[in-house]
Amino acid sequence: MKTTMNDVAKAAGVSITTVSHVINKTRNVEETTRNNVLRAMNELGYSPNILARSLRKGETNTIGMIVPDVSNLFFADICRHIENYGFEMDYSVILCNSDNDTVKQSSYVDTLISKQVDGVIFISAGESSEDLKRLAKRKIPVVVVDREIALEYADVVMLDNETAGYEATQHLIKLGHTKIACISGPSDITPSNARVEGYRRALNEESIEFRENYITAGDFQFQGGEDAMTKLLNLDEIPTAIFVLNDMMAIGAITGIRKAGLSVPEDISIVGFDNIQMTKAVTPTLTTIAQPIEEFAKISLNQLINKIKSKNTAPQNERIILKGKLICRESTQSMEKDS
Amino acid sequence: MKTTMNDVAKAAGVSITTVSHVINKTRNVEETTRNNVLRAMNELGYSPNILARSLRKGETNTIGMIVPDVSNLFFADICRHIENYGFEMDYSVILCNSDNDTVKQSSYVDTLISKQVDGVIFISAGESSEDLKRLAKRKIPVVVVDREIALEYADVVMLDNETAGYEATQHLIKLGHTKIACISGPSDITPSNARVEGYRRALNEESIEFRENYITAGDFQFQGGEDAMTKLLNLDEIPTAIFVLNDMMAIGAITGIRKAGLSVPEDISIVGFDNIQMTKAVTPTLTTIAQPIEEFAKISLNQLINKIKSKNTAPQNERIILKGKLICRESTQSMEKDS
DNA sequence: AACGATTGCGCAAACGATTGCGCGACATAC
DNA sequence: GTATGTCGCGCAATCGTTTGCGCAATCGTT
Repeated sequence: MKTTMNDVAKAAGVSITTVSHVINKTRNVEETTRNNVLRAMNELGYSPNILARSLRKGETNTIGMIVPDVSNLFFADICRHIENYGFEMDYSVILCNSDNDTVKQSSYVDTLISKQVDGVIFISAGESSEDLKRLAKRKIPVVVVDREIALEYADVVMLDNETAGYEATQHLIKLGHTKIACISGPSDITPSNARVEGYRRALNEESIEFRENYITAGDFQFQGGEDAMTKLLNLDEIPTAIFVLNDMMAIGAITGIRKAGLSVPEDISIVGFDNIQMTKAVTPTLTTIAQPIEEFAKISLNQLINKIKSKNTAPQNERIILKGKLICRESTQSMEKDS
Repeated sequence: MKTTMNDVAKAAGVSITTVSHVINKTRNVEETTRNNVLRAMNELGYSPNILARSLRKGETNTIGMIVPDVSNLFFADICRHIENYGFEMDYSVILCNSDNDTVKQSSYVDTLISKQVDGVIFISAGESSEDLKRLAKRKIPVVVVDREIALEYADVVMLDNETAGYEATQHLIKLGHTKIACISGPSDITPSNARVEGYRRALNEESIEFRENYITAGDFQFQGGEDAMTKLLNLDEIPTAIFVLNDMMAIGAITGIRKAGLSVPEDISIVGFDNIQMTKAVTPTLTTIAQPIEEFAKISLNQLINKIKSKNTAPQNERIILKGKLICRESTQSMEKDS
């Protein structure tokens, strides 16, 4: 059932060399010969064994994509665009969900190395650069997305989270809020910290007092947002506005607020982060910071492919910073309306 | 930088045969020899070239997963579980988004064939069995998920959509509704039609008249749900309950209802389908039919791996049917409460 | 008519693993 | 002391491609 170049060569009465050259257009072949070969290929239903080719050429046209969790919409979106753009550029992608488990992630890195991927798009779980080191040793190009990391081992593409956090908070301040809380994320993840820093800078600039108990950590999931909100609602002075570090938690927070008998944005304004599709679907629609996901994907993959193509030349690693964009919807409103 | 078995063999003072056998534990090797080999492997940072192995063994421990769109939560969830379970079983998965484009899908099938995947999990875009035929010719096992298809070429794992549609509708009927509409999906997709049939059977059994204009098609997206809803609201007799064929559209429908100044469930009850996470997050929380996604993934992959392992024995293809489960939440309520 | 260039193609060595076969060394049995 | 069995290991073919090298035929030039 498996037809090889040999079969084709025999059927066409030429050498496998010629068949190969016909397939790859890698040297001139007389028209009639070429037609013979093409016909033979069709008749036999030949399709090349890419394994063999890859083995010989030392490149697989395959990249690995390590993400914490595809069922998180933000990552799913990135995957989708990486996959799509990869398809255009003729790269397949091996999907690796780390499930935020560094052991699983490590094991995946081994697999990817063994499978000889040409490069890796890496949204790391955890902080260690151990995996990056292993990849670097094999000279496998890596682009790290959405995570801060020493440029020693890889390019980095990420959002200017600090500014984004600053702008989100500024927006609330401009609406007249002063009691502004923040639901943050796991502190071992870079974007989380930077956003919080932006939040603090905004408060600082407007001389609004930063209160330790106005900042409470979530887990980037719906339920975590609701739980964090509950804590905030138990404070003596309930905040009138909240900057939530991702949309999923923001929606959880809204649910929490409702359960407490309050409403958004009348009692509390909410700003989220990510601009996942759902933000347009919930009630009220969510004001949020949009991440340019398609650009993320495109730039990351471009960067990766460039590095792959320029094999030997050891290129300087780059850090590419993208800007977020505030999108105003119904979940935030001015304090004055209220009074 | 690349170390091969040859390097290891030299360093350990044995033949590559022995190295191979040490790695694969495929025949006895004296303890001291083995230790030498293992040490050499460590020192050199050897990791096997799976390409070469695959070429020789004729199996890649890689499967392809073709889905319409990972950024659709239902598919993302399936991917996640397939990936996860695949990891446990030592299979990598190549992610293929067809984007509902049969041309892209076809091209992906070629790639998968060329990459010599051991099997394919296939959630097809479109109806044609052309791609399945091509895979079958290469004797590549395929499991089709969530799509009806002749058993000729592949196993099928799917939900009993008819019964699920029936039960969703029944639920509405039991709540006292009689003006029950349905927002359906693209009619070329199997699950869509079966759900509608269930809907009709339920109406039929209770002798509720089926009205042609109570059924309107969406596209399984948020916006499509809202648009379909608008149409329904323009009818002379506005329905009091709606069975929507997926959650995303259901949420869109709710938005549409709200924009028209009505509310859910007071004016109109809504039942969705899929039980995506979001259903718990929206207001009101959504009554829906849950698909057993994890089971889907597990059973499909199991089925696929079984076929892969039992290579030559031509096994009968199977059709495996799973049951959906009605989950009652806030978006449906009894007619009586209203009166 | 002679000679270099060009064109069209094939030979055979890689790529890095797996694996059937066979060989020597040693143990056991008679 | 020979026959038989077992154990540990190496040789070399093989998987299906790509590609450097070289050969013969044809062409163009003088």
